[in-house]
Amino acid sequence: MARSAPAPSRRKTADGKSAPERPGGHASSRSSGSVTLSDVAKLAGVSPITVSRVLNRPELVTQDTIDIVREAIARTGYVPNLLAGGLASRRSRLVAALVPTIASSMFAETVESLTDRLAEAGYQVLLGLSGYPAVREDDLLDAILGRRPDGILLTGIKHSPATRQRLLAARIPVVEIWDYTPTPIDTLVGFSHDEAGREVADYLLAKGHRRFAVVSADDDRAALRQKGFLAELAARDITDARIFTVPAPGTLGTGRESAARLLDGEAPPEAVFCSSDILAQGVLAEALSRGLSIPGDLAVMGFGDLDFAAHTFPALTTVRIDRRAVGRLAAETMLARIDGRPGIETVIDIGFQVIERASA
Amino acid sequence: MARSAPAPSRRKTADGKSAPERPGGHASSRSSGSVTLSDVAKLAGVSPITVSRVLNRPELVTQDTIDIVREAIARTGYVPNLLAGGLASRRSRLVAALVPTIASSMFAETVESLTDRLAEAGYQVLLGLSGYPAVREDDLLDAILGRRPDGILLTGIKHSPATRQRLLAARIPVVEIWDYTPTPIDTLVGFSHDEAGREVADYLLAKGHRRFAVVSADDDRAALRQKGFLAELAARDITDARIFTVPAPGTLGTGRESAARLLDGEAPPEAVFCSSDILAQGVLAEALSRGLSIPGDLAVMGFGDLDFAAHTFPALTTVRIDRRAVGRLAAETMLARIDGRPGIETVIDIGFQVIERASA
DNA sequence: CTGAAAGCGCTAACAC
DNA sequence: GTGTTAGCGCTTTCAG
Repeated sequence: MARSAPAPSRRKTADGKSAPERPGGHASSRSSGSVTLSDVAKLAGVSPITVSRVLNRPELVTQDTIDIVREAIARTGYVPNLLAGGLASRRSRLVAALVPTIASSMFAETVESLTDRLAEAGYQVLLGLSGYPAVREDDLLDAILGRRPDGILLTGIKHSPATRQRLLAARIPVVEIWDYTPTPIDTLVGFSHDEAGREVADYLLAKGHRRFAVVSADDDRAALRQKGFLAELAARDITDARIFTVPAPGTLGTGRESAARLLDGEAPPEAVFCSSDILAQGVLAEALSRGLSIPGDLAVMGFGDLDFAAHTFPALTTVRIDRRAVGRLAAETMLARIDGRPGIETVIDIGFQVIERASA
Repeated sequence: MARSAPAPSRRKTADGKSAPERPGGHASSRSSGSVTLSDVAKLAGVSPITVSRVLNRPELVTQDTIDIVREAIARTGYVPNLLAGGLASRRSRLVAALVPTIASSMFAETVESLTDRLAEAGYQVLLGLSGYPAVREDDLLDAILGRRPDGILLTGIKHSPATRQRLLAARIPVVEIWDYTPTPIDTLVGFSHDEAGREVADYLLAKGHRRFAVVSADDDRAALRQKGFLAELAARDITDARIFTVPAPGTLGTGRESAARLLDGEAPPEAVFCSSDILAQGVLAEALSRGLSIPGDLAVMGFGDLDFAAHTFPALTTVRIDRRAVGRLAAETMLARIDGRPGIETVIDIGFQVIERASA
């Protein structure tokens, strides 16, 4: 299938270019390594604490002192040791974020907007990738909690008892995202997947469809959407929807394969609900390759990635979620909670929209 | 264009569900908060250092002691404070990674595989998003260096003098990725964009094309590919390639717009070289909507996102880069350097491949 | 407005 | 094998 043209995969090995030698060797005044607060203080002729104040609470220091200290900082190239600062102050200025993956743009954009907003407020994000079966969540959590983050963001609302317990013990703000429950561990920014599934069903039913299929990735939230979808169909006495479950995260390939089996089967569906836009994309690719017209011959419903769908397959209808808004709101909520405030609202339902475009 | 169906965007405000109260209140023996090494030591009836050894160097401790200490750790729910550990040992077990964005899967997959590999080795990744104009790189770097990472990964080889200087002063391993130079700051895992551009030109020329266009995002590496591409064309006396530059990161929308202008212009090109697969996708969307056959009427060359292209537009030819391999090799190189080893090779050129699929 | 003393929680050395 | 003694570099009191 794929032929590879002139592949210049040569492996250039450089000469043993000297690596920056690790210890000593430099004309630095200190024994071990980097410049410390005391070094700066000495150079500025003040006490260490004054330097600390210039950095963290300049309003407590005279402008003159500030200038002198800033000068000394610049001359020495001092970079405050946040490990030491965090240890002493019990505030790490670190927020941990646990997501299944960033390889799909689903969470990547949320993480990115979260990171941006938190950076503005002087926080950094420690990223934890739990993987889709989320088996690593417990181990990961320990590694992360060890950094003493000031807050932690989790994807979803299903966590092991161990996770819950450790979270509570850590006594830090927790923001759960991408799902909905009236009783989060602490705070939540998300929406109801069950309801999203129901609305998709309503929408497709209103279009007059009666033969359905679901192509769904094997993850908790996708399962919820599927559940809502099927429940709503059942309420209309439709119980023969075909269901394809593929490993999470869904890919173009698995979406396409599912579609192939679907379309080869007897009584192919009029409408397919996919648990992600990537899967929907795969279904569309297969449908188009068979010359089917969309949505005339087959209605395809995606979930989540609007921009993408909008340009490549205008006929794709999708459920819109503002992924960056999730990150932004999660950041605001987190900052509020770190600040000791109740956290905007305890539960923020960001909602979703069924977006339909002019058919192709 | 986009109509929104029943949008249940209601904002559920929960009651002021009690947040985990911050200080005190618990029956814990300690004054401030979490369990410390000493707490565990007391409970186990050993000295603190023994607990430390059980955790970090169990081979120095008797099995009996290990069991007792492990038991105490479990009972107390002790989570080692890595801030304190890092401060004392001067090893943070943190590796920083600076990338422009993770919203495009370009770097997301690289970051993900890097994170996975480093996690196995007991390191965590501190993610820094520099943004595309990379204006934030300097500020970000200070925030990151303050965490005293054991190593740092940078995207690209173009860095400000300030960045270079701070990096050298930090005296930690540096791995530059996604570009090529025989003289990296310390170590490099990437490939030559200039050469990639040249090969694309060769490939398209070999196909018999003579009228070219470039749709390129406004970033350093894309510019290098463009440069290589144009240089190779010039060597064959083709100097009339049309050039469209769009803001980085490229999107489907900007790709599509560029294509529209391209195809509306006089003497539309036979072949377009896009600086990313997303842009190529946009170009293809526009071309298809005009009923053009691909690659018959228009050859489209993408860059980087193979899986994606493979399924949605079989006719798209692309330059393949194994993004996960970049992350994996960067991780290995990083670990080697942290370990004091020379770092596999100083320069690893992972190469690239021009991948052609059966035309649609 | 600035400083001195004490300690955050852990580990590097050196004893025993 | 295990313990003791000192810090790591910063910030928190509390004085002045």
